[in-house]
Amino acid sequence: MYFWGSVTEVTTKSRTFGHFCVLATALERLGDRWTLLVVRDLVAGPRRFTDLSERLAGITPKTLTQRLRDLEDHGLVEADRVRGRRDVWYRLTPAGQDLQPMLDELVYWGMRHALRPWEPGEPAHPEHLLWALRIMLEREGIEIGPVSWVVRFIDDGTYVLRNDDDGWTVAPDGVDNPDVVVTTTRDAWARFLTSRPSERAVDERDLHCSGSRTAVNAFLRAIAVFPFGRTRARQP
Amino acid sequence: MYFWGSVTEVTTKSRTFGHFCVLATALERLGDRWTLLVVRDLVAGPRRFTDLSERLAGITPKTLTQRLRDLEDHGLVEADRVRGRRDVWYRLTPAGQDLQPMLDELVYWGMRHALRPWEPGEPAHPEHLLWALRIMLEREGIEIGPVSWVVRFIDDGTYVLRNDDDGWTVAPDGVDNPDVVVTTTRDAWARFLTSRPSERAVDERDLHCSGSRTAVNAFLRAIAVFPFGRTRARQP
DNA sequence: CTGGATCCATGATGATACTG
DNA sequence: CAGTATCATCATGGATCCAG
Repeated sequence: MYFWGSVTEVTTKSRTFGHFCVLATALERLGDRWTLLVVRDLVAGPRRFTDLSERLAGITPKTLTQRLRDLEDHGLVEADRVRGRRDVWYRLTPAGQDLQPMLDELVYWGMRHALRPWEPGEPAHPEHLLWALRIMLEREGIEIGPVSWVVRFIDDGTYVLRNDDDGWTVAPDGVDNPDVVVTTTRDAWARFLTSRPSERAVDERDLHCSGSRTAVNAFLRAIAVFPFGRTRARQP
Repeated sequence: MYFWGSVTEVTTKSRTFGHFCVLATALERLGDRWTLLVVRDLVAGPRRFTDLSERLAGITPKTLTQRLRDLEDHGLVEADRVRGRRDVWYRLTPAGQDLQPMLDELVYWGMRHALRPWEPGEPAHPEHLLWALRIMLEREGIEIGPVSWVVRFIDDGTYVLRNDDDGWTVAPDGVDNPDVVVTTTRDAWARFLTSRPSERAVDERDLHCSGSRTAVNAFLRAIAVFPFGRTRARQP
């Protein structure tokens, strides 16, 4: 007798496609609702259960637990449980990190074919928007020499978007003498990025850019790669 | 019966994540069960409903209809309906075709982290296996000059795997003077590819390779990139 | 407070049969 | 060939509760 999964055997019983096809098998492990979004939020680094809960707005704790257990069972996620410490840190294994190229492709596809306008009140996490922005800068071949832009969120952390020999990268905080500093809120940043590039002002409600005029203009020209969000027409 | 919406309105109501994140939006359109497998089977070219039913073994007609309608609504699939002709041909739009790089990455990930042994009786469609093989040849940088290998399935069609200036490609049939011709069945081909490379014989049950000894050896060396399928251990 | 577990409701999917 | 119709089941969401 062989028990796979925890005591709650029912919850770990995932449905299979029954095809001998590696794509089908991959989707059996990744295709459940929320699963790839959990990976998305672990790509940037280890997170606690509540960190994930906040980024995965709308997920129920039950479902988050299930997804983390499934990912652990399949060797994509490891949990760091330290005796005597309350919090559990979840992190991707190397197999989990290997999903990043696929997720990058999916983000790139989405930016071209699944972008929609931001709706006020809709959770817009800086990490998610900066990921998309980085992909577009990378894929559209924007090369403007060594540059670093800091985006400081009043209601969240600080991130730096940098272009250097490694291409475009997003990291938390920590850079000296950035070329541009944007101070804003999550919502204002979302509104800013999803407005028409020609209408993006460097000083609007809850958003301010500082830096030399040249640097700020270079910033605005570059982020024009973030396309104006249109809704796809649906056929009735 | 029609009230203020068509009957299909219910089926197109997809659940959303409610995040302003392009990855979440992309998954709202692609993340339903079977959806990406439908795309998989349309990437190689237009297919009829029953063609898809056969490749998507286990899908119910109702679900296949739903998925095709959803994909049509989102502009990834177009249906070719000709008056007076019974059959409907489904094909990817450009937006649908743009999914191929992402699917290639997912196949590559799966070959490294989600491969499992073939189980006798499990449907193994040539197109799916040849896709995976092509990806591995490509990603592992196998370069052996202009070469073409034909794989002829007694219980299916004939495919040619070719390496030339465009890299590795898979196409149906149609090549003169192939370097190797493999004649086999779906099941034998699956068994062959998932056995240890060192144990692959050029003349086993339901599988025969013809061609010069040199060419056949080059073939065998190259397809060693298809790794022996192991099962991932699961933590009890 | 974090990190879950439990109960119930419901919508999505599956099985099977049937039809224009 | 290309789907519908009907019924059953399972995964997920919402709300609530609980232990360290």
